Amino acid sequence: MKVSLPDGSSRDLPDGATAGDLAASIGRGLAKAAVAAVVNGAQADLGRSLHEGDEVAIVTSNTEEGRYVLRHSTAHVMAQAVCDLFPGAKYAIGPPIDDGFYYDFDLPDGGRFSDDDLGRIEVRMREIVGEDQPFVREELSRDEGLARFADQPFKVEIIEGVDPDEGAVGTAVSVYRNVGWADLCRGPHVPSTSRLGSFKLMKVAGAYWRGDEKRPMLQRIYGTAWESDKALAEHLHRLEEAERRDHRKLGLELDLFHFPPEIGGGLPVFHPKGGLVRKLMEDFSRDEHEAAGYSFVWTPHLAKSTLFETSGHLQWYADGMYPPMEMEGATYYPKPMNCPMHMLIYKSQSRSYRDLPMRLFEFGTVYRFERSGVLHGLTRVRGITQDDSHIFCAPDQLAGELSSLLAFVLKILRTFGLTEFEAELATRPEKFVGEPAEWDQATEALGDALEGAGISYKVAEGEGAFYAPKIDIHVRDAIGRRWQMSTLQVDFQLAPRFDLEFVGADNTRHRPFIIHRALFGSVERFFGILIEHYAGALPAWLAPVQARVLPVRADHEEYAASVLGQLKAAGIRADVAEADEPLGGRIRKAKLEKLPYVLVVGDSDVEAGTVGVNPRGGEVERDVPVGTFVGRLRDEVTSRS
RNA sequence: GCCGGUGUGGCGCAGUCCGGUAGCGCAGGCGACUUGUAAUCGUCAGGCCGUCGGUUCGAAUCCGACCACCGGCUCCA
Repeated sequence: MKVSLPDGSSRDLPDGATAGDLAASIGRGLAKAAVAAVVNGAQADLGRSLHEGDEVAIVTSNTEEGRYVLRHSTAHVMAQAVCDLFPGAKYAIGPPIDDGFYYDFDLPDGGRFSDDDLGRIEVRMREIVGEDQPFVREELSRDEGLARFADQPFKVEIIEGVDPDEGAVGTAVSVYRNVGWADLCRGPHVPSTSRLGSFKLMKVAGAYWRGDEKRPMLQRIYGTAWESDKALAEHLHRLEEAERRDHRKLGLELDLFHFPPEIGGGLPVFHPKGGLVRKLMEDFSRDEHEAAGYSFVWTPHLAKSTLFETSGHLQWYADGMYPPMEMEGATYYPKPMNCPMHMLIYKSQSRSYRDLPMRLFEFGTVYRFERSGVLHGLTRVRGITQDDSHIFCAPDQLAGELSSLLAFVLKILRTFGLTEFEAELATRPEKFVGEPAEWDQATEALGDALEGAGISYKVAEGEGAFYAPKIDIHVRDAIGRRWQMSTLQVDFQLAPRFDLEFVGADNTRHRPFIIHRALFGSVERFFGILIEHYAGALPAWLAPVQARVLPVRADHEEYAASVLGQLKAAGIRADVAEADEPLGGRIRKAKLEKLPYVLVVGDSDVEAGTVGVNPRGGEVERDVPVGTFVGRLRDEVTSRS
């Protein structure tokens, strides 16, 4: 028989050959790396028999698809090991995920896994791997499946729910069997447990069955699995790197901010250095907004309940709001968003088409009641300063506003060293407000803006908020992590709710379109992400201290002071570390503080009016004239490089 | 909010299982050293052991509640 390959070529195979045979016929390397196949567009085991005319692609272990197969199979082995070690354990689901896998269990008598158990389970897993147990696929009828898993309530529920992702399709279910253990599973799996091995169990956590907090809490074990020990080691190294960059740790070490328990969870205070960085970020943002035609506004932190009734927040967002305060017969709430207040500014006068587009901007601090378990450093807080803007425009201005807005957003993010973007265009969900024609216009305008900006994006059908389509911009940081950052939303709801209008050139009243947009998202969160992106080593324009002058001996201190004076006169943030401890120690401290420049001054410098420049991450350069250094650093700061 | 873990000077940790009035390193003060590119030496001071309550002759240690943090789940108009 003949089968065709992804490169368009075809290959002759004996009748009855499997996908694994095909891989072997192509080459030993491929056979070794193969973990599964895609036959006519559907994933299949390597043991699957092929037929005349099949289109076959071999899935190798060093691809995302291949790793998912490995991880899925490793999850099975883990569940098998748990069932061996914890008789009576009920197993729920165990899918592959980014970087690894997990499996959820219900242990007898409400048992819990301890960290020591992870080691025992891992040992048993390695035994199973060593036993080279084949993964055998079986197809059962629904009734056979129910009988087979009669003592596994979660599996019974999956079969009854006919969830194709979990191996139950229509009236048939598929099962993968190892020696003495079987799981309901769609597959595919590796041919045998011996193909696994580069894995590690990471942590145990609670997880609700079906992700539903009203259902039982199961015990989840997370693991990671890779195609080779090398890839596993690299992954573990990436985790260490992420830990090294953790903004919560760096925030303390660099004296930027902290979370006083006396204030409460999710409510940070910024220290002088952190406050300075924050000011630099905000000043930059303000300057850019001013240049881009925004008007600055300021709104209070509290408002009467009636405002949030008008805006709809009490109807839709009450769970995220802080509880009300009763004052002089009225009920006040801390604001969870700035938009209602901005609507009132628009509404304070009658507006003409000549006023549009009207772009209101503020750093507005809002308060959101985040459940205690979700707080996470600066990236998830309860007091959020949004760089918030609402743009009011005529319908025919929407497309132009969106595309210039998108360019503006990208320009600002790039300045912070974020250069990899991925956007999502979220379109109309099933439940929505407004007219389909408006949705189509706005969605098209958003799509055009994305096309114009030339960034890659995907369409998330039906993922929009009920009131508007939106663009979410994700960035990749220096170690490749993806963060959701800016959001651009077109809102159809607020203008009618607040009865906003403008008088058009035709002298009749029209509804404006409103674009909501946050660029940093939240200043606090952006700050945290930046710290991690730069691993605390902020570029010179953002560094709280840009340069430190170190006199070699005490008798150089007078000269050091004059250098400091010159730096300060040039607007450079600098200080001096006097010679009361050895130079090496002072350099070490400056390096730990991640200062961009250390300037050492000794005899030759006093004589020649120079400094020794020790840049962060670079080579020492001696005998640099002070003026030359100042010029270079000023250029670096001005260009924000 | 739920599951599991943690909470000891500014920071990082030991002591907790087997109750008997707290220890180390860094940082800080003081003194000496006067140093050319990642840790100079000595000395001093600093903690009612997250909070509140309970058991006990006696609690950092055992029990309970609460608070905060960490890892997840959930949520993310």
